[in-house]
Amino acid sequence: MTTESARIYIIDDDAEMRGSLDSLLRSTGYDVVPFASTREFLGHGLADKPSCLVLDIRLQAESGLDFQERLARENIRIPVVLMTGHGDIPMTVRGMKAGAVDFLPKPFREEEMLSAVAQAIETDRSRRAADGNAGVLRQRYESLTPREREVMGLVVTGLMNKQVAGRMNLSEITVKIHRGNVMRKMEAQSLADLVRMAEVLAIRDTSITRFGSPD
Amino acid sequence: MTTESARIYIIDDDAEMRGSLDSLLRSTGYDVVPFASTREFLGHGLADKPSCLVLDIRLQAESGLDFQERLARENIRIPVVLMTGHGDIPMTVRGMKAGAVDFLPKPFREEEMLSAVAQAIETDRSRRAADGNAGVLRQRYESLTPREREVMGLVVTGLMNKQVAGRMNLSEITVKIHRGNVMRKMEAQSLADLVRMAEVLAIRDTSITRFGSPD
DNA sequence: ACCGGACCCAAACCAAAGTTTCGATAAACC
DNA sequence: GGTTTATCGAAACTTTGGTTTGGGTCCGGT
Repeated sequence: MTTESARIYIIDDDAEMRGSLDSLLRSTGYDVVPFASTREFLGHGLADKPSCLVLDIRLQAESGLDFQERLARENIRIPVVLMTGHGDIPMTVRGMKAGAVDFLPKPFREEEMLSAVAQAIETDRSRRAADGNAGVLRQRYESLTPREREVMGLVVTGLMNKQVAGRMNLSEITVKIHRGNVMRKMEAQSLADLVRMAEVLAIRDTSITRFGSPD
Repeated sequence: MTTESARIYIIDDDAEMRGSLDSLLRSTGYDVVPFASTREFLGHGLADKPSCLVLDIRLQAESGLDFQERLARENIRIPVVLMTGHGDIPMTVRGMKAGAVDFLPKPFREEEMLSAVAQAIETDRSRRAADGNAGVLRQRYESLTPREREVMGLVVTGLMNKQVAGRMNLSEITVKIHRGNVMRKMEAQSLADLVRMAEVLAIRDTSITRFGSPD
């Protein structure tokens, strides 16, 4: 149930290794896509389902560790299972610090790989769930006009309409209108809802959270 | 500034190693307390300031890795820097997965240890800051009466006073009084404040978040 | 028996939030 | 030129939120 329709990408320049990993994971029910290089992998594009990357460290063109860090820099957040035939402790530490789910020295037992991959998939599954929620919220937030966003930032900070009005040099009635639009567009059922949405979106007025009450 | 008054605990059964680590860290400005065994360490008690633990893996009585996991189980959250003379990759993975800040194979360069320790102290410093805030909130929350807590749970969920009243079989005016007490006791300046406090305290009415509107 | 605290409620307010209806200007777009 | 959209505001409400004042019961501790 956890395994069905989950995708595993493999990057290893050893064709034999690719083949055996492919058959192992495929027989377990995963959707497997093997590559011989990081370039091929990047050219392929990622599927929109729970995935993970089984990455060999020693590659011809680019070190697997370097590639892992590059993925992080480029905000490609796929769980990585590292493997290597000639690893040492500093490499392991580096890989784990960079967020690898596991680090398997070759040769490894099949169960070790399956366990690591299962955990990686589970990690990606929950990340996707969380990101999905945030994505909907971001989309709604983007539908707000600049003024509405400004009002939202001040409202979720706890300011009253009149304080927002004073800070933005508006009449209170205008603030109420913007505020109403925010509630409607964000589909918030209550102020408590809106505050929690703002927490997820990391929205807050910087001039207020840093100080107490500047004005 | 980061180093002053930070405490480093060392557990290593090799007296020579303890001595050299002690002098290295002490000369850097840390407050160092060395131990030869995990028992000694546990008997000593932890200081209430930014701290970390430099832990050798190969000990007579108890493995450092086991001890690290025991600390986690017993909820003793101190950042751990692991070191070992005879480490392998599986041990490294296990230590890093258990949350070690770093894993240093002996012999290591002084700068490596200092860098790992500095990062561990910084980790503990921010954890203490976050925990401190949560602690204050928990204390305030405990000062609430059962009814007040109940009202708070429903209010931060987004319910209006009259809805809270209906759900608790109270008059709206009573809800308002409880709600006012909650705001005062929790020292919340606004509803938005209270919602954020509830998020930190992980408070919410279970009968509401699970279903829509049971009644 | 007395006191304090938790709990409950009503009347009478006042302040804040929210809505609708009526405008109005200015910029962007076709 | 006409349309849309964002922006701003007034008047006239209704609904919530919040406080104060003044009651009341019940229970546990002294």
